[in-house]
Amino acid sequence: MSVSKTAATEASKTRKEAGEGGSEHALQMGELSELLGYLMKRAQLKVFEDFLRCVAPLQLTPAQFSVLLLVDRNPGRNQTEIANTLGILRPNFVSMLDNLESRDLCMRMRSTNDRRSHILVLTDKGRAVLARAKKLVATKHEARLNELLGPANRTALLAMLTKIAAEF
Amino acid sequence: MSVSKTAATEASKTRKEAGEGGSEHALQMGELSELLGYLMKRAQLKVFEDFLRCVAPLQLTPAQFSVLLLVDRNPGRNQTEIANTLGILRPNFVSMLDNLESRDLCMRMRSTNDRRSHILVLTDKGRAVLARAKKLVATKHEARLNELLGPANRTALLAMLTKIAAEF
DNA sequence: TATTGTTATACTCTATAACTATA
DNA sequence: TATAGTTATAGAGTATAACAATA
Repeated sequence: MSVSKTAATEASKTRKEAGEGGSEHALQMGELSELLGYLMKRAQLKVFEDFLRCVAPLQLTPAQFSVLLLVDRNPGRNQTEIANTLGILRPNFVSMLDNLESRDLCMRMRSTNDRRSHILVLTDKGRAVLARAKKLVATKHEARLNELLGPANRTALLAMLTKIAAEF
Repeated sequence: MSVSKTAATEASKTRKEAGEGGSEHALQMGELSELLGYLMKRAQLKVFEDFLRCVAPLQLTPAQFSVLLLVDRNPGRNQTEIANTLGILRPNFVSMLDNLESRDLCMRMRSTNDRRSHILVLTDKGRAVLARAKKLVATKHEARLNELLGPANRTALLAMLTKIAAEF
């Protein structure tokens, strides 16, 4: 297995290369800069990071925010319905709800029709927190994205992501 | 897993609601359908799923593919440099390399300059597998995305994701 | 003293099987 | 029997501290 050995015999120069970690200049990304999956993953991590920063005062993760939003918009639905819609597996949804319920943001109520089901509802505090979260997301998080991309591009991006999420 | 297709299922009274889980019609997504982070996460999962399917014959994950690509494109680099460029923490990179090395795709070589460093190189088999992977990605994975979005939209999407990943 | 690769560890996410109580 | 919520559990992915060898 002959290994093509190209130089790389440069020694370390300046310490601390702008935080990128190594010793030399930036590496070649090659086909990686055209790989949609790779770029989407990196971009998604950045977006979630910013979301967490913006909503930090309310201590809500993106997943928790999506649960509150969906429960609020869909009264009378049970755990399975909410979880499935968000792509969360039912077993994993239990501890999520335990958390939200322990913080008095959400409540499980036994359905009168089907006593196996738990109907989900937001508490008053849950609705208040959701309202504040929505405002933070709109004015800080989405606003920053809007500033970076511009409204037209942002709309186009949303449309493409929606298409991929739904049809790919 | 994610939610199954939302296809235009009209008559939704048959048991088993097309995998959507619940009993009634689809839930209201509300502001979620405008939340970029949520859509990006859902889209990213779909894209990675498809990547895994397309490259399944080679048993490569997106992360492993990115490592092979970067090592091939950047001869003479050490573990820290490759890991940092990909956003992988050095401790977590160790088992990844153990895996690739055990499959004879990649090799660690002690640097002669700095005997602390491991220079990374692909084996002949590693280069062959990478070449086959690139072909599968281009002809199956990216081709399918191209078909869904169209070349112009795909290019625009790449540009926006790159911008978010770099500047957001 | 600082850095590279490594170990150990922990915490989150995700995924599957199986239990309970209802239906 | 089938379903809703739950438990237990296992596996990835990700994060930090600390150690040995080397600089």
